[in-house]
Amino acid sequence: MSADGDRSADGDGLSAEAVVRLRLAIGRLHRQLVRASGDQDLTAARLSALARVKQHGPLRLGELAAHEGVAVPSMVRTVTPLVADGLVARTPDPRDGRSQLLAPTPLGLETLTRIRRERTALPAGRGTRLTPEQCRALEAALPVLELLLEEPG
Amino acid sequence: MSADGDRSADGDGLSAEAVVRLRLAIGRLHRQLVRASGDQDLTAARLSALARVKQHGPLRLGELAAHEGVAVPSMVRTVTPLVADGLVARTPDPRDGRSQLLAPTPLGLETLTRIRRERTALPAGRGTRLTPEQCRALEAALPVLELLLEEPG
DNA sequence: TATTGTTATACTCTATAACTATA
DNA sequence: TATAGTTATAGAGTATAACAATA
Repeated sequence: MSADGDRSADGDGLSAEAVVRLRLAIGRLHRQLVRASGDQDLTAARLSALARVKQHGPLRLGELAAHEGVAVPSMVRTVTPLVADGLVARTPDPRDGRSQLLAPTPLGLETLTRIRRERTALPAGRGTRLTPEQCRALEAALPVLELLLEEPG
Repeated sequence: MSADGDRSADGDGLSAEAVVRLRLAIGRLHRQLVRASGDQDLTAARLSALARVKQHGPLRLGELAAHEGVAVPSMVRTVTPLVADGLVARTPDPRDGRSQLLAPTPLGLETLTRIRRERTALPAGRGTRLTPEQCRALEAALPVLELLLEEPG
């Protein structure tokens, strides 16, 4: 009944309270992030796909969709403008005529570098300066958040 | 040029590397979260609004929109089904005929309680069990994430 | 005239279902 | 027949612009 009393109610080790707060925070941060970026061409979904393409080298559309956790038709929609904008190259898969391999173009790599240089501000556009301790807390949590992202398979 | 060498490049105290990773992680976690919930009626945006209405007592539509950081017409779309489903009550504002006050109904409060009881799993549906240390890292970062959410004003 | 909320319209992101081309 | 990808269509969520009602 107390907010902290259900620590091991489920198997996850986090209190139900913390899970709910984390869920709400992620949704709201995402909203801020999408709105603040304001980038018409390189939207959040496209940037995520582009970063994934860079990370995992040449890969097929279905593989990319699996990595990103979206349906294949959704990824078609995401990738098409990236190709049109010259950030991702589609080359025929020599081993399977049905597939094409996706890889970042030089412009795509440049773009990622530029974004990494420009978007050094925190997702929220607040003027808040975090204390060193708060920065450490975020940095410590980052690998855990990324762990939650790994594909279930 | 090392990944950790630009710690104080901007004013935020987080490395550019960490900011980029945090941005990507939030976007991807949000996607997982929305997809995993699968709740047709109480979507993520509606749940967020409902929780906010509970938290801030009776409030007007424009206030709620400001809290959630969305445009007023967007909030109209979000609130309408909540009212239709009986989770939020709209009562005329006695002091301003243009406004109505939003408050959670008993059913809305029950629903929040039920969700808090049910959704104790982490956003990602993975079977992963976090170590106690990882749980502590998440819990320590949670207030920092929430700090980033506070309205800029 | 300014403000609150609504409706009209459009765009992104996502999904499922139906289709084409290749294996 | 099965698989990789595409296109068609639909729905959630968001925005801006135009409108109505009230202050």
